[in-house]
Amino acid sequence: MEMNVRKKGILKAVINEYILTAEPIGSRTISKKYDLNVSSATIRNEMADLEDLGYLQQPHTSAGRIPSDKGYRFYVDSLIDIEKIPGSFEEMIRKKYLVRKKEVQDIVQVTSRMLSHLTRYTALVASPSSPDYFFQHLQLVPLEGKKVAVIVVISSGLVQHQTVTLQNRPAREELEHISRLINERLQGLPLKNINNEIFRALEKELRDKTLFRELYKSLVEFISEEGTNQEWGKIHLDGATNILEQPEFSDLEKVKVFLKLFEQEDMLKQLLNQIPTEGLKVVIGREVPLEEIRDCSLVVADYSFQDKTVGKMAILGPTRMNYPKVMATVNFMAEVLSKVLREED
Amino acid sequence: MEMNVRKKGILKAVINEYILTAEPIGSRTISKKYDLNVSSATIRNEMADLEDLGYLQQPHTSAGRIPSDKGYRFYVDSLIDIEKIPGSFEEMIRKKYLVRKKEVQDIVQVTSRMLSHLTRYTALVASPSSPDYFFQHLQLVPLEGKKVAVIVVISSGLVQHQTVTLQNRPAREELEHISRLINERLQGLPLKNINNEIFRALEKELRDKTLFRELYKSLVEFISEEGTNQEWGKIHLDGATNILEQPEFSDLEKVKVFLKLFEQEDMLKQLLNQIPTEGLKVVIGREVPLEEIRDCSLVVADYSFQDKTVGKMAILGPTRMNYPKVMATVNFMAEVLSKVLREED
DNA sequence: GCTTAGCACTCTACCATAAGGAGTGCTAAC
DNA sequence: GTTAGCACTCCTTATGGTAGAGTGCTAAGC
Repeated sequence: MEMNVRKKGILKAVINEYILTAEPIGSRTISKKYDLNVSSATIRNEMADLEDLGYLQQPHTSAGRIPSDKGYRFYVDSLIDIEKIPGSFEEMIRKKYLVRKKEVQDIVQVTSRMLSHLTRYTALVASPSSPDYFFQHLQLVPLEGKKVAVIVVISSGLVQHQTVTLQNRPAREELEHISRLINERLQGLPLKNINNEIFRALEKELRDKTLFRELYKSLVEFISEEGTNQEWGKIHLDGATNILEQPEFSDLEKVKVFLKLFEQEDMLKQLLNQIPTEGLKVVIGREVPLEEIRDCSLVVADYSFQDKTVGKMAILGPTRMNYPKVMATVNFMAEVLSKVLREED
Repeated sequence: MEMNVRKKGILKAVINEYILTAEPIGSRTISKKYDLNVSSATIRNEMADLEDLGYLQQPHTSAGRIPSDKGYRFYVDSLIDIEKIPGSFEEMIRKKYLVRKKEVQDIVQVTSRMLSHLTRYTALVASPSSPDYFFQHLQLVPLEGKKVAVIVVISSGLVQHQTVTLQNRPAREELEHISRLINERLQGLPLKNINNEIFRALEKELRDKTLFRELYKSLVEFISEEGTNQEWGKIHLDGATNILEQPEFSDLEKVKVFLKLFEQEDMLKQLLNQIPTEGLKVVIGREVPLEEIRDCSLVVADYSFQDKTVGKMAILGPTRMNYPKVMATVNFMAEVLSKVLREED
C-alpha cells in the first residue's frame, strides 16, 4: 500500500481542516466539506490506511483523526499551496520600518513585532551576528574620576559602548593618543580580521602601555568574534502571549514551560543556531532540537546584509500552525528585511 | 462596635494565614494555630463583626473568611511586623551588581531580576529619568555615504546614540567644527538647563547652519526633557511568569490580561508614574490606578542618585501577597541601589 | 455580660452513574 | 472497488447524592 492521489487529497483535507478547528477530523466532515466524490465509508478506509502509513493518528478509538508529525512533514514538503503575499503589502511593511530611526536594534524589533502581528504566533528575530562588519571609529570619553566611556562605531552605524573604571585618572592626551592610533590602524578593517596580533602590534607603539591594557579588555569584547558583549546575535521576541489564544495551550503547565523558556535568551539563541537554514526551513514537532517545545513547529528563514546571511527569523507555534500562511509571511519578511538592510547601507 | 486588641489579633491572624494558604480561613483554624485563648465560637463572633466592619469577606455562607482590600490596608498600615533583612544580604546583592559592567541599563536590569527572584513576584524597575544629569561629550562620527552617528555621553557614563541620514555627505571638518563648539559650550551643563535658546545661540556661531539644523533634531531628542528617545524612564520587567505560580492566576483569562499588559511598556510607565512615592508605598487592589490589575497590589519604592529621586521600583503581585517580606525587600533594594549609584558616581 | 459547647443548616467539592453523541470498523450488498 | 447499515467504543456532559468544612444561633456556664 502506498500513497496515491486520493490519499494525498484526503491527507491534505484533514490537515487543512485540523489547522482550522484544532479538533479531530472525522470522515463525514471530509466527505461533506470537500468534493472528493466518494462516500464517508471510503474516506474511512483511506484514513485507516493513512494511519497505518503513519501520517495520521487517532486520540482514541472513536475519535476522528489528527495529523502526526510525519503527516505535517509530508504536507509541508509535498501538499502545500504556497500562499501569495500581495505586492501591495511590501509598501505597507516598508512604512513601518520608516517610522523608527533606522538602527539595527530597532529594525529587528519592528520585524519581530510585525511577524507576530501578521501570523498571530510568537516571533523570534536574531539581530545580525558578527558578519563582515567594518571597524569605523573608536572614541574614548573621560568621565568623572577614573572612569572612561569606550565607544565603538561599526559600519552601518552600529554603536556599542561601555564604561570602564581605571586604576588611575587617565590623562586626556593619553586617551587621545590611544584612540587616534587605534582609529588610524583599524579604520575600515573587517572585524573578523582584528585579532590579538594587531592589538599586540599596537601596544608596542604606545607610550602608556598600562592604560592600553586596561582598555584592551573591553575593546576585545566589542570587536573580536569571541566577545561576550555583542549586541548582534541578540534575540528579539514578540507576541509571546499569542500562544495563549491557541487551544493547545489551555493547559497552564504548558504555558508555564513556554513562557519560562522565553525568559532565557541563551536558550532561544542556541535554538535558532541549531537550525541550519538555506532560505526557508520548517521544523516540525519532534524535529525541534529543544525538548520543552517538541509539540511545536518552527518556520525559520535567514536574512542577509550585503548579500551575506547575517541573521535569522522564526515563527514558533503549535505543530498545528497555519503553514501556508506562516511560510509565506516569514519568507516575505526575510526578503523585505534584506532589501531594507541593503538600501540602508 | 469598633476595633479592639482581640479583633486586631484575629484580623492579623486571618491575613497571615490567608497569605500562606490562599484558602478561606475558618474560625477553628485560627483558634488552633494561634494562641488567642478563646474558643472558635468567640472567634466566629469576632469574625462576623470584622465582616460587618468591612475588613473581612465571605466567598459564600459556609466558607471561611478572606481579607478585603480594606482589611489588607489596615494590616499594612497598623498590624504588620516589618521583616528584617539580615545585613549579610547587602554584600550578596552588591556582588551581583559587580558582575555586570556598570551601565545604568545593566544596573536596572540586575535590580529587576533580583527583586523578582527574592520575592517570587513580578518586578518593575524604571530606569533613572531625566534627573540632574550633566552633558559630558558629543561625538559625530561620519559613516558611509550621507550617514552620521550622533553619540552623546552624559554624566555617570550614560551613552546614547543615533544614526542620522543627511541631505548631503558632510565634510569631516564641518562635523568636527560643530562637535567641538557644542562640547565647548555644553560640557558640564545640567541637561535641564539646555534649552532651545542655547541651541539658537550656538547656531549663530556656526558656519554650516544647514548641517547643524539637520543634526539639531536628534540632539534635542537626546538632551531635552521632552525628548522621546530617552533611555531613561524605560521600564525593566522581570519574573512575569512568577505570577503563574500563584493560585489566583489559575484562570487563563486572567493570565492573558496580565501578560498582555506586560507587552505594553507605556502602560507600565504610566502606572508607575501615577503612584506618588515618598519612600515606600503600598497600593492595594482597588487603589491600583489600572483597571486590568485591580485584584493585585503594588509595593513601590523610589531610589535616588546624588540624593535626588530619579527612579522607581515596584513589585506587582496578588493582593494576597506577602507584604512583610515584599515591603522589606523592596525597601532594602531601593536603599542598596541608591548606595550603589552614589558610589558609582 | 462575655464566653463557649452543641447543633442545625448551608454550601461546595467530589464521585459515581447515566445519557447523548460523534466516529469508527466491519459486513454485506451493489 | 465502493457504499449503506449497524454494532460498538469512548468521550463529554449532565445529574444526583454524599462527605466535609464552616457558619450562625441558642442556651448554658462562669
